[in-house]
Amino acid sequence: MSTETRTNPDPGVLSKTSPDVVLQWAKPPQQERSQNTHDRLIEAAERLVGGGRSWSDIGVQELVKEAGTSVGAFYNRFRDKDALLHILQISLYQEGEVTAANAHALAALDVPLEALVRAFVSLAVQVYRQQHGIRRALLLEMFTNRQFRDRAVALSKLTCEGLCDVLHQRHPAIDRATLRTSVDVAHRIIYGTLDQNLMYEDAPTDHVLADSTMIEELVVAVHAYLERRLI
Amino acid sequence: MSTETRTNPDPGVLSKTSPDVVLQWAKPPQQERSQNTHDRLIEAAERLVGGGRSWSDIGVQELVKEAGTSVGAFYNRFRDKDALLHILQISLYQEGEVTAANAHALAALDVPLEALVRAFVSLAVQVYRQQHGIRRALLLEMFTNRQFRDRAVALSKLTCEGLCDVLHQRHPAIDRATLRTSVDVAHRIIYGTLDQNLMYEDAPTDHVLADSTMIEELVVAVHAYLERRLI
DNA sequence: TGTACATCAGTGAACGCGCGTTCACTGATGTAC
DNA sequence: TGTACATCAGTGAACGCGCGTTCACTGATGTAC
Repeated sequence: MSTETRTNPDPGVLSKTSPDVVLQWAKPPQQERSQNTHDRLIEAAERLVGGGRSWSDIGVQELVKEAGTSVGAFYNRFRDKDALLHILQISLYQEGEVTAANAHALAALDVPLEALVRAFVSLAVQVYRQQHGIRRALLLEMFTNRQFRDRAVALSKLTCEGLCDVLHQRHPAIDRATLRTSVDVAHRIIYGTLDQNLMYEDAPTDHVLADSTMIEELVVAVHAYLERRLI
Repeated sequence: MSTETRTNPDPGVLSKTSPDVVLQWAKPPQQERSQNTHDRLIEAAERLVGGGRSWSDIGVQELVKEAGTSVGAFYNRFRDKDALLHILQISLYQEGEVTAANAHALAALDVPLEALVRAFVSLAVQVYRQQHGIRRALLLEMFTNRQFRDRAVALSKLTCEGLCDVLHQRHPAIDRATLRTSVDVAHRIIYGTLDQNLMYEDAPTDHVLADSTMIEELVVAVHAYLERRLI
């Protein structure tokens, strides 16, 4: 419980098991003092990783210096270096679940498809812009670490199935499996493009213009695709 | 000259400077013997990296064992460990240039847009399937190494400008800059989706079905997008 | 045709550097009586 | 209210492992006369 970091959304599919899971990686702080170092370490990691650097580029020495603690304090709180990144992903994806749930609710409203796509895309772009560094670091980690990948896959599945539900209500005639494929492809188009951005940009650049055109083009593409696929 | 590996396409935009560039990374073999070890090392690297492992996962010891040589022999040929991967990318992208040129020629023919898109997409999917391991390793490297990224960007640019040329001939009315944006987005959709595949699959799986539906959906998406954008 | 010398190439044990992790020690907080 | 003890927490120098790289030595190939 007290292991959660700041945001404390309702546990969802991913976080249902998270208390136990998080226990694997961090010892629950029992004093205010240790809660502080825990938080400072998390925040320091977010700050460092926010600069567009990979997790392996950031040494434990540097991390604890940024956090204003010591190496021993780190290992007193976290099982090992990677544990902190795991916790970062879990916390980030818990927010993602909430977002997915909200999107689900919004999608149920009777708005035109294009508006729906636009809302979805611009939210994704905004989130990626905001969490550029951490998402980049996590994406990199997914290449080599199956656990990071599995969590990403789980969240994608959740999101896609939610969208599939909504579209199924709108178009009951369409076979659910083919609908699912279409949603999957739409999802991949959006996040594949955004992930590419994470790779090619070193650091977060404030290309507001690039963002808005990115949104516009993605909306057109995804909308055009879905219209073709929904009869 | 003799530093090239097997395929020896005409030097293009990327490879124009490559003789000098390659010299930075590998000492040109002067005897048949050393040419052999050079080739064996390259092939061993391709084999190991083909198994879906990252470059940093593969040790020099393991590499030379696979190649049937010694550590010293490796460093006698290559400047350092990364040099071999650089050479691998350069060689791969030289093939890519040729492919781009061919595509350019094909696109100039008077075929319907959809057929053009289909040819382009299925070629890309096929290439990614074939070169799964190496492309995965290179993609991973692009996160941390600017040189790898820059080469990828250069090839993308080349491809996009080629496509832009063709589309400009077909639709002279459309502003060249907006055309370029559209081509860019189409390109990103295709390769972003394919790159995602590289990440989520550990090893090349023979999902022929998945490949064909992937092609089909991408064709529909990109075609629908481009049709909207080409008035 | 043979000999001497130079250069190219291969070998693998040993080196050394970076970096995550440990551990002995000190200090702070909580608890029992 | 104070003392004694236990547990929690912090510190940072030292450890050790992995892995890329070097280097002294041996062997092969080429060249000059």
